[in-house]
Amino acid sequence: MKSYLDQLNSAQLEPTIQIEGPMIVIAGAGSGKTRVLTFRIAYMMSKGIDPFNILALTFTNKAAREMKSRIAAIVGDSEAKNLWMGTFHSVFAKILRIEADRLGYPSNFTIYDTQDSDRLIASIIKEMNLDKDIYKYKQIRSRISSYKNSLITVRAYFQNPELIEADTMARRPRMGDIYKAYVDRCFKAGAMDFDDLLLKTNELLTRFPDALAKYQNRFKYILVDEYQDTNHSQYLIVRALSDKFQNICVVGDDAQSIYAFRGANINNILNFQKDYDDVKVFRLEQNYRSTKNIVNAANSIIDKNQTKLDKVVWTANDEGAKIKVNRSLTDGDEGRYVASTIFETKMQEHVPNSEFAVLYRTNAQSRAIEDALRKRDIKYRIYGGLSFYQRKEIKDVLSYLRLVINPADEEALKRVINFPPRGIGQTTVDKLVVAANGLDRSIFDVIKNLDKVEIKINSGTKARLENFATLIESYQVMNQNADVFELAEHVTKSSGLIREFNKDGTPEGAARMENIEELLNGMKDFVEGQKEIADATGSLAEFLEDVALASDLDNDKGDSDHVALMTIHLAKGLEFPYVFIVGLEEDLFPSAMSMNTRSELEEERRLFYVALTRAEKQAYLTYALSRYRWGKLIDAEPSRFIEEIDEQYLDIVTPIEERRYNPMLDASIFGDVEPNKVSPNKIRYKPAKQLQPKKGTPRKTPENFQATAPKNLKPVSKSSNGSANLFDSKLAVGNIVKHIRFGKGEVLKIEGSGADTKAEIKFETGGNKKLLLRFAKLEVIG
DNA sequence: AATGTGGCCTCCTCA
DNA sequence: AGGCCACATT
Repeated sequence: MKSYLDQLNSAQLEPTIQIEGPMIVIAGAGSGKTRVLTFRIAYMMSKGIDPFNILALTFTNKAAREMKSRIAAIVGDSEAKNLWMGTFHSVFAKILRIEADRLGYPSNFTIYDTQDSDRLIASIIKEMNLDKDIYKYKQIRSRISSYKNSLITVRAYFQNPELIEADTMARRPRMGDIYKAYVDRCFKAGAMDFDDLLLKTNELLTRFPDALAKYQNRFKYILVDEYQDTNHSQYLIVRALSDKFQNICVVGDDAQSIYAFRGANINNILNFQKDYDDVKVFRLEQNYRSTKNIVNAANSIIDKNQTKLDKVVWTANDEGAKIKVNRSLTDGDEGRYVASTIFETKMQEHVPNSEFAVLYRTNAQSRAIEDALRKRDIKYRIYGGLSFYQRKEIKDVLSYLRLVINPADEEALKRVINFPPRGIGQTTVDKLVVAANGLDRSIFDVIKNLDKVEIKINSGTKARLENFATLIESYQVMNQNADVFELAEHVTKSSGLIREFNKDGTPEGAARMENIEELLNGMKDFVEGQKEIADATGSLAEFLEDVALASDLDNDKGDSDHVALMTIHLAKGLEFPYVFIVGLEEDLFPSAMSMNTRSELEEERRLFYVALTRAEKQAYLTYALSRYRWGKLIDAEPSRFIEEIDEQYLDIVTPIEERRYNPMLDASIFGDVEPNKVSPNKIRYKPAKQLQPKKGTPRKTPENFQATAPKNLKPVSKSSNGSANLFDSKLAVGNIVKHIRFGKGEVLKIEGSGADTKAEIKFETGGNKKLLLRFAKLEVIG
């Protein structure tokens, strides 16, 4: 029985066997906090605490699942099943369904995702005839989200002159009205957004003392993981629930607080000791994950932050290899560097793909990495980004199913009422929305009562609307007997979705069909899996809730060997032997939007700290000198974070990529110019997109390619000063230009026109070089 | 009301 | 570069 506790060091053991009272565990990266949490719960149960009385809030559902199975391995399956374990959102969604009627909600309420919220806000702005350039729906949504996370309800908003003043100053005086309309429409649709799940829980606990007492008594012991990332709303829930018994254990690392953008408040962890009496403080400072080099390098970064708790992470592990820093010319080269390094490491070390992760700041960066990995035939998986459940075709199927559970769901209805097209156009939908708003009813209600409603719709449309309602109702009937898979399969066929996606035979349509198939397979798994869980019903409602609250990570079955590609945010809590952190450039990482204040920059730095501490054996930092952003190649500078690392931990790699001759990017050279001493014969050429090989000639040198003019090529202007208009940028004699490889140069002469324009440019590094401008990435800098 | 096309905006991070 | 929306056409 005691054996599992022997696996802990003394610093880990102390918090593990401390059960009563408020306590905080400040756990450095890789210090074994998951182990402490799981063992602590197992220990509590071995001491006779009923698992029904334990609530453990984790950051992802995957983490909850893993912890649960580890606990089950110690205490047995049947006991572990009774634990309440999950994310804030999923745990409180369950409670809200039980208590929904107190708040005036149906227990089958829909959960709106960000996309649903965006669409609703956009349509409200349109209905209110507001300027969409001032009232940008994404900004509005994030305002509303931060109100909700600070527990500022619509009523509180209108009672707060400062908020109204702030929004008025931001040229958005109608902000409050939009907020009200949004909340009303969600309520009427029987829908809660992500923030509502927390806000409404707070409402439940404050408005209904008996509900508060019920859950306080139920959750006598509360554990919160990743406490540094809780927002105010979550903080209040934890406080309220733990108020009676004060058995609250929070675990976190202030150095890994990276969710300020969604309201996370680092002060929650910094001030924990002030919130409760006699708080016991534990520190886990020994890192078991990474080499000395990585741990020390990470420490040297986080040292630059002012706001932090006192803590020194150290490790007894080996010195390890230095962190490799690589410079590339472009994001494409960066990808190729990553791919070839993975390839070579696999060859030399005989390690599987799953030991590698590529981490980036923004999802858009995955493209270049993906392309390079695919060319090398290295299996990879992208986590996050446009997640599976957000894809159009998947959301279409799910929208039909959402209507089955909750026909009032406005966003689901608007999505599929005319998709596939069934003759119900925008005008009709607009009329329905107006009528529904006027009557304070749902749109579905209005459709069901067209005769009793004042609405101008012709008889043909009327019939089509009624058919749609009947279709949904037929699904509702079927749902009473069929399982999720059977129903969904029927829906995709009878709604015409499958026909719609199959009809044009395009690759996109085929890809959508594949996704739908994958969704159906997932449903089959769900139905099978649910049979084994005692209190699960396998119902459609349950499936939809899982889907709404599942992160991309949660869906990883870990059954294939692939390189992981994800944002750093998503990588929190994970570890990999080999980690690439790519795109270490100013304005990208740190993000251009997060450099205005010290606290924003410190959060970026924490993010970098999180990224680096994911690595066990080897970390790679890469940056590119120029990168495609918004379709344009722009210059980049190395991130300040690279300089912030103590040099003794770094190994600056010679950038061989830079010498590679790449016709995709370079100008074609003619005449006797030698590109950077590299003999073209030794270089493999690939035809660029816009280059067609001449008939009958081998693909060898740039001269052998005949160009077809790019589609977007603008005609050369015939101005007297000899300026040329190419690739949207004006080039004139006398200009100082910058070339990606040859550096700065002065334009001496321009001749020819259109696709045949040639320019003579004198570069600083060499003599005169004649360039065929069509393929040159030139930037005018003076 | 469906279909086709050009312009515009965006790509910060997540449950 | 790609997705979405507004506008034009049938």
